[in-house]
Amino acid sequence: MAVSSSSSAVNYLMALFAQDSNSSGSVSGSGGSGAAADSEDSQLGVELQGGQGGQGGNSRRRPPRQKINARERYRTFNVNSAYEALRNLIPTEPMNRKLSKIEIIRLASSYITHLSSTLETGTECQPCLLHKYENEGIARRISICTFCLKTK
DNA sequence: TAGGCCATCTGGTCCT
DNA sequence: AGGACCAGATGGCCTA
Repeated sequence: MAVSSSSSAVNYLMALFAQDSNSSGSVSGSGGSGAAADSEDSQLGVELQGGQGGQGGNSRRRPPRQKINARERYRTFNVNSAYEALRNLIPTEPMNRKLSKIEIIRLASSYITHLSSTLETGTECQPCLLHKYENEGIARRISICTFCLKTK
């Protein structure tokens, strides 16, 4: 399962490793912010390996933090790529409206339900509403489908 | 200014 | 052993 563009992902990873090897400071341009232990990053990776015997006599050698952090950043990058791909499948007004991650998940779920109702009822005119009437009767409270309300 | 959202770091756990 | 995944902590940015 390749992410949208594997070459850009590879470039991103390369950039991350390059940055990490140069300095362990803040990385990205956007929200990035070295968290609490940012300044200790490189030292933790190296010095703890020496075996200060952390809590409870933990003598396990730790891998260098920089490498682990870079992998985690790359993993987050992949997750965000998936969010972006999913977001591109959701129709909004305007089309390029900014959606938060939670909005992407909720709208995608709602859109799938809407498409499913469209298939089952065979109509694009408020299929979710029609679907509920057919299957559950009027007694149940009817929720409004965002995509049913969208005028064509 | 408070709250929402996000990126990043970190340690723990599970898997190969 | 090393990597993937996850959740918690932290701090920055943005908007109402």
